Amino acid sequence: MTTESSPNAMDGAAAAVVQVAVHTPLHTRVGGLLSYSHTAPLPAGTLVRVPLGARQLLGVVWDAAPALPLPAQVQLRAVASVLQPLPPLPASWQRLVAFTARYYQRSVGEVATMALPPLLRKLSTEQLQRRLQRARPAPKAPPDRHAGPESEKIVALTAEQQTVCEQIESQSGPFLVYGATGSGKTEVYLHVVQQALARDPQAQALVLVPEINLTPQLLERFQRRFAPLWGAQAVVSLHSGLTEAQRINHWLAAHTGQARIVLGTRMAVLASLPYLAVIVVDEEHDPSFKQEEGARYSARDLALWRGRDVGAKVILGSATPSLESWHACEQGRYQRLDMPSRVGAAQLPTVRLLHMGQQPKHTVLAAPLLQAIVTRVQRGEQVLVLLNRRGYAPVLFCGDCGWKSDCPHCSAHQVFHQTDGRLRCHHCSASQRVPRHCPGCGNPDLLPLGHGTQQVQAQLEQALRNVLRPDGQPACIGRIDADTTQGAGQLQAQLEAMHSGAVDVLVGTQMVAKGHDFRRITLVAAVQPDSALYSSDFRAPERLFALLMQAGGRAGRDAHFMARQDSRPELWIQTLAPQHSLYQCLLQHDYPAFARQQLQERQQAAMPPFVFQALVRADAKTQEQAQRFLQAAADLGQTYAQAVGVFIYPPIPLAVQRVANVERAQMLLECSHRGALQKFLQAWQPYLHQLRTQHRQVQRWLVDVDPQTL
DNA sequence: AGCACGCCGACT
DNA sequence: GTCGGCGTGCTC
Repeated sequence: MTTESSPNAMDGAAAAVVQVAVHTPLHTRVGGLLSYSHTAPLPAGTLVRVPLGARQLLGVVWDAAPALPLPAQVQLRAVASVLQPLPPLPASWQRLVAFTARYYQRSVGEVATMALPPLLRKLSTEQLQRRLQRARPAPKAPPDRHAGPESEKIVALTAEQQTVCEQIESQSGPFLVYGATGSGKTEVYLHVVQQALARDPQAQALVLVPEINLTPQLLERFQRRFAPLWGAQAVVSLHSGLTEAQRINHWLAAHTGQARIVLGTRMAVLASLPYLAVIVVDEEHDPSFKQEEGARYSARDLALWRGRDVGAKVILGSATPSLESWHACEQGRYQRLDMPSRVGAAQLPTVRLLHMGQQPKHTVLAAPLLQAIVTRVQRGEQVLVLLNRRGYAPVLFCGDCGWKSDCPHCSAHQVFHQTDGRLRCHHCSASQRVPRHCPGCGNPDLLPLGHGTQQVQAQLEQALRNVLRPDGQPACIGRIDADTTQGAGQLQAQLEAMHSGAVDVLVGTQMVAKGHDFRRITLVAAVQPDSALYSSDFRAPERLFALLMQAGGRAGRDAHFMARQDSRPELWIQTLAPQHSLYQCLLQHDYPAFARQQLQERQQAAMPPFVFQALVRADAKTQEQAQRFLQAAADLGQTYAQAVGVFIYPPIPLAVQRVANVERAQMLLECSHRGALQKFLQAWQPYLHQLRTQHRQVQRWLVDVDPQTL
């Protein structure tokens, strides 16, 4: 290291004590800010490297305030080096990190480090210097508004878009732009961002999207629109798909103000954006905005907090908003802006409910659906078939002795994968060859029960084997699921095959329902969506409705194609419960009716968004050990919980109780006040840590604030 | 979280 | 006899 500081605090004058946040867990004795000596005071937000035990860690100077008195037995050590060339992280970023840490029960250092590009931990001061140099403003290229075919055509706003933009301009928000797929929400985002950035030459915008690899078009669109105005550096992306080098470069561009627009996934909400003026959260209902590991934050919720904190406009957008956001609009906390029309001639799909009760037993794809698929393929149109189960069959079964392909390590079946002739557990990595005979009784005839994407693909291949496309080629059935997209770029390649028209029918899990515009799709079919109606997770219907709306939106995106084909987009749903209110609302494309009915149910049952929840989970060798820990935790907190109005439910096993030989239990906490729940969790946390020392059998435990799935 | 120290099993 | 398994404990 190249710095000026002395190797230890004893020689030389340690002129100042600085408080540093490093990546240590909250529950340890070093969970808080750590004190170090340095030759001079360092401003808050300065990045430093500090020794901790035997290693050296990246840290952020957290507070210039005088240090707290150290416990007598610890020896103050010196800051090892200062990442000098880097401007300190802004105070607003520190507030965001501090809030996130507090709200989600993690250490400040953990959240801070998580928000920084990983490469920052490894780079030397010189390497950093070089990268910063490169990130400096390229000599200002004269803005070229007519940069040829590359530049995004600036289309005039529709009257509806105009109105929405004016509202956003003149009001303070936060806003919920409620508009169907194809209603032109993106144009509103572009317009609002452009206005804000044109008004203030420093201003920055943050655009959050669920998964960037599913929406490369959006990034391209922002780049085409803004690169001619503010240079190619103006738009950067931040997501886990970037290389470490790209990630630090993009992060530095945002931190130094070079980047005017950051487009990214949930991690981007924690980026350093010193001049943040607008935040857009597209598809705000999407579950992937919730981090499900480590600090379990909701990027959407943090975006709202951050926007309020720095006075940036926050715009949420969705065709099927989360019930939390919908409710917030009804309470007047957010402002709802409706965009009911579809732009151009694009039309909403006709929804058809196919009653499977009237089909022969064990039908996978009903005859009318197959016929519809054949017709579409013969007309040169594409079909999307959705099924939320990969593999060939969810379980293999012996009719003689009742043996089932149970996973030896999990409370789940091993799924039959025909393509490689293996049984595979989707919860742990366990996999084995399909047995030739029943392991229970030797019966050679094992039956696949239920059906997955492989089976649907096989059935379609069989059913369409003599079907020709208009160009005389045989129909091609593709499949996209987690099994076919293992390698890097495989998803991209397969989507390309779909775009190019090589694939006529695409079978896939919900990963294909999002984002992509396949121009020739005129029919989308959901094979077996009913299970969400009876799930123990009260949010399952909400997610299903959003998924089906989004999937249906894949059909008929291209008005010219539709007009030429004289075809109508359709969404088919195979169901045993066609009368279910969810489907009835879907039939009318009536999200407001669905939301009204769901919110009514939630209110009656006192569920979110009318109450706030937190979940405590524990893992142990046995279910009893895990539950005993949770029960003891409940007992410890009971008095205070009652005092502040927090209700603690009894511990229960998770839906998938055992994974990789670990038993999992959870306990739900509920409170009608967010603040009271927070207060309780904060007071309770230290006791949980202490309790863990008496429950050594508990392998790990965690708190999930505002859990998304139960 | 890392990483060291420390005390028991199968290998050059 | 060592290499290495991961239990326990400490780090400003």
